[in-house]
Amino acid sequence: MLEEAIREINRGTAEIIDDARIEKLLKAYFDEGKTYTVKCGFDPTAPDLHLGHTVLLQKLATFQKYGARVQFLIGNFTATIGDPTGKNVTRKVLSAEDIEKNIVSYTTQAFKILDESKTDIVYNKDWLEPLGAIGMLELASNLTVARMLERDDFSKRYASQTPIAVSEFMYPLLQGFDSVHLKSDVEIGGTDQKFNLLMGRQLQKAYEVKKQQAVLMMPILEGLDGVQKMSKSLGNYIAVTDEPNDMFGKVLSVSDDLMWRYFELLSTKSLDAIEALKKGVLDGSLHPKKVKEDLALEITARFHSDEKAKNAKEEFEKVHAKSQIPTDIPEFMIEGEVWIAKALVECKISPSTSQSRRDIKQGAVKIDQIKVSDEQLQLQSGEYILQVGKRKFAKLKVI
RNA sequence: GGUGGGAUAGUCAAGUGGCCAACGACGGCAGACUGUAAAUCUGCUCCCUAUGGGUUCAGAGGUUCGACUCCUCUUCCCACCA
Repeated sequence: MLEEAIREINRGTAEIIDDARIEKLLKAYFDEGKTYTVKCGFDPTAPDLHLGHTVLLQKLATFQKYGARVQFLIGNFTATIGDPTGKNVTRKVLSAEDIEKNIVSYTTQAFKILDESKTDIVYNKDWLEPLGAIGMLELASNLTVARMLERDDFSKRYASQTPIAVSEFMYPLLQGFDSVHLKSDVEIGGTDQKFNLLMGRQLQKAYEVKKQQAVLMMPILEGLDGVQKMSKSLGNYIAVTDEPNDMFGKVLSVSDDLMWRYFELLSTKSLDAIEALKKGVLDGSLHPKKVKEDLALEITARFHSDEKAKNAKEEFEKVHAKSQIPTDIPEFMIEGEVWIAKALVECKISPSTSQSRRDIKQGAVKIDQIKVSDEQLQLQSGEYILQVGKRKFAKLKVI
């Protein structure tokens, strides 16, 4: 049992610092039923979670399975500063109402994965705001610049002469102080958070929290393109709130290689089961598409329901395997006759009439399943199913 | 503060007076092939009912028949020096 727990905790991780501590915590749970805390911070800067975030959430859920209380930390204070990790673009400061709204949608989405009864939602504004300038300076005095620069990512950036803003030093300090305040036993985060996570350990020591937190880092999930990290701004994401059909389709569009990555990080199938699937695909006894379908089904079901996932699968087959028209397509209405190129723009399946014309020229546009060849075509009154490419559909009523 | 260099379409990056709506690469879209996978091949990729017109090359002016290319100022970046 302990062994299995350790294996599941380790699953997919990029790096663990102080795994002995984690083992001890697990052992104490199995032997004496002792619980412990696992912290994970979220910036409520965007209202929607995508599957990249759920990698962490699932790890938290795994911890919950093995005796952890999750400290679901909302960075409503740090959100007003913005984590400088990675890009150097200044983030826009969110209003308090926006943050409030984001928090609500965030947590409801998160509880699709987390066990609410084993989760404490905490807000770092509650202790960071009262900290004040003096407390801040005191906090900052715990670290020397030299030590700060010892850290891997800063030293690299310093060496390569990539600019480091002074404020960037503050963010990890604040995040680290969260761990001091919460006395977290474990903190988890993405690999890009390494520095910030380590700061928690360092500060806990400085503030004499008896035990330093263990740190568990998860890799950054690749987006649909399979190369860059999943993110909203890159548009390569699957949102938790995506419609079942979209969700199913998006998972299925992932490459075969990437599929295994998703299995490891997103599926709740056991590692052995995944290994068996891999073997099956390799020796040809299993079709990779079938395997991917199961993955898509599992993921879709998690955020919607078995029923809806099944429907999405059927819908998918209908549209793509049998190339029929999907059931639910957006409807539009236009008065008077319209030029086909314009109609596509009006129905939001083409960005411009120029693009429409190009698509028509290439034979990508269909009306009622029939290819359009005349780019001057005028649509008279009636009902049409317009289609651009394989996946863009619209129903148009011309009156 | 001083001195140089730079800002070009979604990104990178050519172009240094007309042949430039602007080479190329990546990305993206579409077609063929498929499993809406990958790989590959092909076409397209500012807008406009278009063998034409309009608006673009950080911003504002100027020189010129004509400027992304030359001049002036402004803004922002970067490098070296202090």
